[in-house]
Order: sequence, then C-alpha cells, then structure tokens
Amino acid sequence: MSGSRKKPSNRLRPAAVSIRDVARRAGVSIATVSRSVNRIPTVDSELSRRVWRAIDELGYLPNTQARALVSGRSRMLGLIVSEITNPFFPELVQEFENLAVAQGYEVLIGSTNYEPARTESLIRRMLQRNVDGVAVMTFGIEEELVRKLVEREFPLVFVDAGPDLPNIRVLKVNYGEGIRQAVQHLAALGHRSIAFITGPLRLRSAVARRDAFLRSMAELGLTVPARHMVEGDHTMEGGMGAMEHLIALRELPTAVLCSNDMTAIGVLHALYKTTHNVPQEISVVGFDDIHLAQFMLPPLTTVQMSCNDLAAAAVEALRAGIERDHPNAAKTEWQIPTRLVVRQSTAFPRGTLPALVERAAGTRR
Amino acid sequence: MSGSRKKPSNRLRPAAVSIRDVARRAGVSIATVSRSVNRIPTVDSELSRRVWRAIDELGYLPNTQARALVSGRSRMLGLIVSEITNPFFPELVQEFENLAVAQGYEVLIGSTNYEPARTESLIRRMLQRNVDGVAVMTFGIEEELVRKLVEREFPLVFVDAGPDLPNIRVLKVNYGEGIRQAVQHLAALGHRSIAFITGPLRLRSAVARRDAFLRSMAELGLTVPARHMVEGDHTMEGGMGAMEHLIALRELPTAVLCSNDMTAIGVLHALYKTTHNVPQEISVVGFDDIHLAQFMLPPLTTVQMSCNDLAAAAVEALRAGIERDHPNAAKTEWQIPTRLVVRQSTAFPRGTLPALVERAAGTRR
DNA sequence: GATCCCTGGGGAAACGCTTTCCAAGATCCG
DNA sequence: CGGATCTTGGAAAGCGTTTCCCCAGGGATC
Repeated sequence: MSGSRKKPSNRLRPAAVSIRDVARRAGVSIATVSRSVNRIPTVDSELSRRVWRAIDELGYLPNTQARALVSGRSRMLGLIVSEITNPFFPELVQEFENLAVAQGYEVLIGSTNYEPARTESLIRRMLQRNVDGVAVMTFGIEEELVRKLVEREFPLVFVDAGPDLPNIRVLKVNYGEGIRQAVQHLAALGHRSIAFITGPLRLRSAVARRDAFLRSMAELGLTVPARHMVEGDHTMEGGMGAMEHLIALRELPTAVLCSNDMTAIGVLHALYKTTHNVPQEISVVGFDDIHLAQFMLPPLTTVQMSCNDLAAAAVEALRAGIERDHPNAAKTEWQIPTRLVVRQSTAFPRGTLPALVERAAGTRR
Repeated sequence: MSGSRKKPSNRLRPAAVSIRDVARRAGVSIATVSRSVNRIPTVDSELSRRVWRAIDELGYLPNTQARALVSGRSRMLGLIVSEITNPFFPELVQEFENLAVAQGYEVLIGSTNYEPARTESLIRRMLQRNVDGVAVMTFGIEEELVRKLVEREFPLVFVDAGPDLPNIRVLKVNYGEGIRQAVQHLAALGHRSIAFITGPLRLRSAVARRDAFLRSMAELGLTVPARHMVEGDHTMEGGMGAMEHLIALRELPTAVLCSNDMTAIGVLHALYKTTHNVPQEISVVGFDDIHLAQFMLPPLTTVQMSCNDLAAAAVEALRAGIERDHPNAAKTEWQIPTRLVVRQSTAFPRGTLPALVERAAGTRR
C-alpha cells in the first residue's frame, strides 16, 4: 500500500507556530510543552523554563480551536442585542466582552434590529460556530427554536422573561423601582399630567416599563388618559414622532417619561424644533442612563439601568449554565436594580407657583 | 490489546445534530449528505430531496468548525475599533458584520480604548481564534507584531496608513476633500477666526484631519494662531474640556471645527453651560456624520465619512487578502471619500452685516 | 547489591465533524 | 454481453491540542 501517499497540505500561507515547533526548539516532547503551558506542577522547572523561553522566542500562541476540539467546549459566547447602534448596547457589549475575555471566552455579537427572523438566524449562526451559550438581550424569538435548545440543555440567558420553559436563566430587571422614583420625582415637583412614550410593544421589556409606569401613576392616584400613552420604537425618530403627536394634542402634558434615552433624545429634538423649552415648559425623563444622557441639552434626568450590572449578571448566568461545577449552577434568576438620576431636564411645571417664584428671583437653571 | 478501550465522551450535553444523523435519517451515506449540502450536481435528485427533508426535520446545521478543519480557513474576521462606545463605531460594526455575514464570515470585534497594549492583546486573541484576517480601524499597534504577521502573509487591513510594510492593505480616507468643504463653507459665511479641536494625536487619523484643516486654511490665506488649535481625545468630555479652554481665551473664535462628532457634542455642551448660543454666537462643525448628529440641538453641520463605504472597503480588502483568486487580490489601496453636510450649527459670525440683517428681518433659524 | 516504588517525560491515540478520494456497483448503450 | 459512464458508499485525511499509558531512571529499603 502506498504508505507515502500524502496529500499536499491545503494551507494557504506559512503556518502559525505550533506546539510541535516549540517542542523541537526546547528539545522536549509536545506533551511536556502542553503540561508547561497548562502549568501542571509535575514538570521539571528547568525543562519548563526552556519551554517558556522557546514560546517567547517563537511567539507561540496555543490554538484555541484545537483546544476546543479536545475539551468539547469552544469557549465562545453569543450575545444578541436589539440594535447595536443604540448607544446603550455598545456600553453593554463592551462590559460583557471585558468580563467574558477575563474568563477566557470570546464573544460573537449579533444585532436583531427588532426583527424576530433575524434573531433566529443569529442563533443559528452562533450554533454553527459552536458557541457554549447565548445571552439574548432582546425579545422576539420563536419559541420552537428555544424549546429545541432547552432540550439539548443548551445554556440560554434572557432579559426580563424568557419563554416559559425550565432550564432557562433570566435577568429580572426591577423596572418598578426606578420608574416609581421617576414618577414620584415628577409628582413631587407638581406634575399631574404625565405622558409616557413606550418602546416597541412586542418587546417584553417595553411592556414591562409601560406597566411599571402605569402602576406607579395608579399608586399616586394619578390617571393617564389614553392619548397620553404613545407608542415609540426606542429610536430617536420614534421619540420625535411620538412627541410631535403629543404636541398636536389640544392639551400638552407637563412632563413626558420615555421608555429609553434614545426616545427622550428624539423628544428633546421635537421640542426644540417647536421652540418648547425644556424643562421650563415641559419636563422630560429618559430610561437607561446611557453615557450620552448627561451631555444632552439640557442634561437628561433618567432612570439608570447599569449596563455593568447587566453584563456581569449575563456573563455569570451563562457561566453557571456552561461550567458544570459553577457555584451558581442552580440559580435561575438574577435581579437587576434601577434608580433615578436627576439632572436638568425636569423642573416645576409651567405656571405653577414654585416656577413663578423661581423665575421672579432670577434663578437660572 | 484492549481493542474496546473507549474513553467516555467528554461532551457536556446532548450532542447537536450531525451529518451522521442526517445520513441515517435519509438512508444515505454521509458523503451523499455532504454533496447535497454543497449542491454538487452529480447527486440524484430523489436522494437529494430525501437529504433535504431529513435536514429540515432534524434541524441540522453544518458545523463550521469542522468545515474550517478541512478547508484550513476559519471564515472568521477580526475587526478592531478604537472605542465601541463612540457611536461611529457601532454603525461601522453593523455594516461590516452585515457584509461579512453575507459572504459567510463571522466577525470577532475588539475595542482598543486607545491603548496600544490592548490592540496587541486583541490581535493575539484573534490569532488564537484562527481568524482569516484582521481589519484595524484605529492606530497604535506595535510594528514588531505586524511585521511578524506580514511575514506569514497574514491578511491585515489598516485605515489611513499602516506600518510601512509590503503586503498590507490600506483604506485611504480623503480627509482633505470634506474638510476643505467645511472650511470654505465657514469662510464663505464670513468666518476668519476658526479654531480646531483635534483628536488624540497619537492616532494617525487625528493627525491627518488636523493637517487637512491647516492646509485648507492656508489655501484661503487664513492663519491659525496656536491657541486656536486645541487637543481633544475624540470623546464628549474631551470636546467639552477643549471648548472650555477656548472660552477662557480673551478672544473667542467665531467658529470651531472638531475632529469628530463626539467632540462637537462636547463642544455644544460646553457652550450651552456658558449660555453661548449656537450658531448665533459661534458656529460648530463636526466630523463623521454619526446618526446622532442630526438630532443634536441644533442639528450638527458635519463632514460625512460614510461608514458604509468604509465597511464595504474593509470587507473587500480583507477578502482580497484571504481568497486566493479574488479579483482585487493585487489591490492595496481603497479610497474613501468625505463630504460636507450642512445643517444648523453653522451661521454668519456674530456682529457681521448678514447676521444683523437677518436678525432685523426676524428670520428664525 | 538487588528489588521495589515513585516520579517525570515521551510516544501516540483521541477528540469532532466534515470533505474528498477511491473503488465498487449500477445503468446504459452499442 | 461487454465496456464506458455515472452515482454512491466506505474510509481516510485534516487540524493541534490534551491526555493516557508506559518506560526509564533514581532513590530508598531490605
């Protein structure tokens, strides 16, 4: 038999330095190199030193794919967000990535642009790449696909609420807390007529925020006429459109609470275009506390949802599902707090006594 | 010999559907499944139909890692940006990803946060993951590492200018074009005293923008006193600080051009805080034309650098380096145009005749 | 001095799933 | 009926690591 039949390598360019090169250079076996790299203590220190010198000289980098081959784990995580161009998400992505990399994971990022079909194809793509788990930071995924993954015990993390299935980990954002603070802040200033601009209502998180708002208003005995609940889509354009809709009403609310900061930025823009002063004529509150919020004109009062908290919880929840002896392996819920950050887009309502007194005194905001 | 010695699989959970399962289900060999999936025409159409039905029923997804194993290509690309939280980059990332995925590639993203050490560790990470090529959309990389990669013919793409080495592909942004338009626009309005806030000057792109500004000013015979050249860092905070520095001067310029839009947003904020009206008292121009620019108050006049163009060029340049028979395999430079977009943050300088006339006429901007 | 035990290192298999080579069977036509 | 052509299936190749198993050598004990 032609034992020497050897197909030419299909390598496209000079190969990277492999463990074999290091072994040759250090004059040891590849087993010893592997043990040195993995800091297994039984290796003779002199040999280990030679190995490390060879590694430095050759610039050897252990090939993660080959490691994945043996370990059965790719050490890659999927992260699915609604819209990468919404500034909240890059902040989240950044933190998620930092934490994941610190644990030796790589991250595949996908943006659904609010299209459920895209979510599915993203998950498919990530499965093809053998990710060890996926965090879905949005909503609108087909339940069928999720069920299949759950059957396989594939680690999945959702925000707010996943499909009603076992073995799914969920990050529960406590919207009530921050939104109640926002409503009470406005009420304390004297606002009674407060409008709300929602996110896209097929997102569970958008519904949760709206519900938290209605609950907080009800608690204070304040009613919200239907015309003061406007649907936005978590974009600046959506916020602008919604605010224009409110402006067209005979009776403008004295304050507007928005389902996210981008919506609030759109609102500020709509008010600027129609020469309504914020906060003298109308108060605006956002949600998320993206970095940009404090740079708006005026700086935006908003409800902070820390993306550091969120990212940390997401990574931990994924690891809990992936690593068999993780301390939190059995935990299925992570709580994420929210809280109000008061800046300068909120003030006493127009025409009220405190506002008049303040104006008379020449106070400048 | 214990021929039956079989180590237990180290799989952590039920395995994904593999080509073997499909073959069994369809009653054909795995070779036939492979040929069907790859649409090799010699397969009998009846068998092919059975294979595809089995694929649908089982939800089979070809494993990309295994394919990479055979082909020697991972079909992953690296994308390194300066700062993922700067809104310009998510827009770029999004487009890059869309294009890459359309070509069957996956994308690993990294953010350097302007630290050269991070760039290096990012490239290392990406190499360990066996990416087929890396696009470096920032600057500050150690030349030594790049040289090693070039020796290996590893595909690299840089923006503006890479290290001076052969076999590197470069996207050349034509800063001169757009910045000249901006300067001439300001000059035409009557501005003579125009300040410039640079980016971090260790970034080649920041230097290139500054130089383009100085050249355009010189062309018009306008001089720029040293105190009107302030260094920023491409962040809102940097822009705010730089503008506060300018405000502290005895003599404020009548217009400010910024090295990017985030800087301009910081500038608007600083001017808002000190009750300077834009554009009546001072004109502001940005660079990049991020989506947010048109939502600023006032909407920002800025130089557009299309991230779609940039992403398309980056993906094409990478493919040219990776795929051996790519039509542009020999091309090493891609040109990226820029152009001015006039909005409402620029106007006649304060106190000039057109401005007075306009104000007298009650024109509202 | 010999045997036993323990330690550390090297050779080689295994890991996973696909692609592809080669040979064999089937079909068709002359 | 035989040869040529076409299709299919079995099996190997492909990657670079980790890890199993065995062997060699040194120290200790009798």
